[in-house]
Amino acid sequence: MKTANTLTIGKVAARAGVGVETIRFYERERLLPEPDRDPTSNYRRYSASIIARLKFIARAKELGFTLNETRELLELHSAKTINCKSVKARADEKIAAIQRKISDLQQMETTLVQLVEACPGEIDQVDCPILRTLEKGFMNEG
Amino acid sequence: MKTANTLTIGKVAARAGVGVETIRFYERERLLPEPDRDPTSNYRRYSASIIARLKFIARAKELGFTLNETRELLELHSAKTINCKSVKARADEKIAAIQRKISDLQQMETTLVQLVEACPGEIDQVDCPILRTLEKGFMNEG
DNA sequence: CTTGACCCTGTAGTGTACTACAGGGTTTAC
DNA sequence: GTAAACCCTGTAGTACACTACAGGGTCAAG
Repeated sequence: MKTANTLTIGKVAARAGVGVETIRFYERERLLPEPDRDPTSNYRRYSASIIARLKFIARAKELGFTLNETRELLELHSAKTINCKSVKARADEKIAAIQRKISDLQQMETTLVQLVEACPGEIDQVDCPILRTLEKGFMNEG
Repeated sequence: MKTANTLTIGKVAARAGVGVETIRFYERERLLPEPDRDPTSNYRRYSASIIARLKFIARAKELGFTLNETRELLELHSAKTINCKSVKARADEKIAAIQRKISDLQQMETTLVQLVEACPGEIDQVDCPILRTLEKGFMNEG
């Protein structure tokens, strides 16, 4: 039964680039709200806005956020019960976490770039500077 | 039996801030080389350099590298068989991957910062700009 | 010389994030 | 009107990265 302006779970999955099972899994894990259902078939009915939410989840995942963390990010969206102040506080925490990740990655990148720049990249160079550096305490030793 | 300048697995674990089981797991997974053994007790004997390696693994993990990827990073170190050119190529790949991660995180950070800046942060502000923005297609719709 | 802390191997269990059925009902295309 | 393609619930299996035993041996202190 076709209903105006709604998508079945299969269409949503195709458009968001995820599996149907993944959507149901996210619903169980409360990353997605329980959708309306078609009264006769009991099929889930979605509006297009769910696509953006799914894409956001995928992106957060790529960036190393866990599903629990991603749920928190999404709660900034769906939790009408919390007030603006706590929304802001949560967002600030997430920003700080993102900045820490960026800074750690930049440190790692710098070290690797320095190594690559020092490396002639010639075949059969036994005494590769990259390897030599790595030999005595990889990176900045924590 | 105490041997000069070597550490037992327990000492290594304590100093690196990981579990003993984790070290044995990393060894099985070839992230750590098989250490020397005490000939009578068969206990593993480590030199201090293993600590830096373990800390590097921990850092790579935090930054979202899988163990497989981390092993590749470490192979830049231990694989004497590969030549300088391929070492450089691997390092370049990892740098590109790190840069992609950084750029994605920066995009996400920018979006969150904009939202937080628009938010008055007042309790009982029902019409929170963060929530409003999130309501119509979270983030850049990627 | 024994007791407790440590080490060994090997296997099994945990948490995360899916992914794949089984066994059914519904919709759509022909 | 029937067969393929889709949907439903519920449960089980997978991959990753540990973590926790079981059942034993080793070492250091009193």
